[in-house]
Amino acid sequence: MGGLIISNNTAENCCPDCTPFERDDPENTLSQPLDLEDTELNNEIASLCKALGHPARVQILKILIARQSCICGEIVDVMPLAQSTVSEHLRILKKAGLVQGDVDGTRICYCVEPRMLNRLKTLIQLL
Amino acid sequence: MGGLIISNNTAENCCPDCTPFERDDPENTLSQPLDLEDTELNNEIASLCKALGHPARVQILKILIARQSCICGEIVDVMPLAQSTVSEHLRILKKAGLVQGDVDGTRICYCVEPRMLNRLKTLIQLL
DNA sequence: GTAATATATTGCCTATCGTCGATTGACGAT
DNA sequence: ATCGTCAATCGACGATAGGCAATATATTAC
Repeated sequence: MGGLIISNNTAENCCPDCTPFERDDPENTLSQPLDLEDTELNNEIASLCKALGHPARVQILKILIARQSCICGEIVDVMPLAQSTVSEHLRILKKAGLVQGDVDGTRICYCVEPRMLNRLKTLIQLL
Repeated sequence: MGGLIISNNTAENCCPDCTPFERDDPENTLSQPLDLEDTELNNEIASLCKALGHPARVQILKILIARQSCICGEIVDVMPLAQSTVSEHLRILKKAGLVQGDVDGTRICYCVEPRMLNRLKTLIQLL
């Protein structure tokens, strides 16, 4: 671990920009009604992040990114999880729009959905 | 948006780079043992994403980013959630390292932890 | 001291997640 | 038609998440 200082500061010096807050200050941006558009964005971010909120799904996504595309069975082979579990993770990634699956005879070819991945990158970057 | 074709394709044309896969090909990168370092990275990504996997927490984080710092009560006031629920979401954000809370008398001043936020941005960007 | 205020914690409930084995359904090969 | 193979779905389970009201804790004010 590096020299990361965790906390133990009092509020006065935790963040220099910390401006004292007046609860009924009309200028207080917090008391403005919530922006609906913003709420939708938050839902979108949360939905994408939730899909990546499990190490197995991060790994699956990375595999698909590295290989451009991948037959489901290949993923199952390399993951320490049952086939049904991998299938469920793939379903979740697909539901989030991060992954696409195309039938190829008896197999299913999974690919990353680059637009959604870029969308995620953009949304996180804008935080 | 550009002319990206979404799906409904068969595997042959879903992704041009899709190379046929030989299960016992020794060159197959998938059959390499998993990189431990990679596993840790995946866990880190998943942990951070999981923390942002709920709209309320995304919103709280945005509030903290916008205000630089924020007394807990201000967040409670603006969120349509009970105080105890907000407190729990703050605990989760703190556990993920995205947020820091400093005591200020009877109040708690919450701030974003910019380093962890940047870490998240970097990790997502590198996907 | 007591009262008031701001947060955290607890207890409880319901809903969702993660995992698996077993089953089903679809397809190709024989 | 039947047999493998591949992947999705089902059913079950324990574990975790999300919500709230009520309570506990800590600090300030009096």
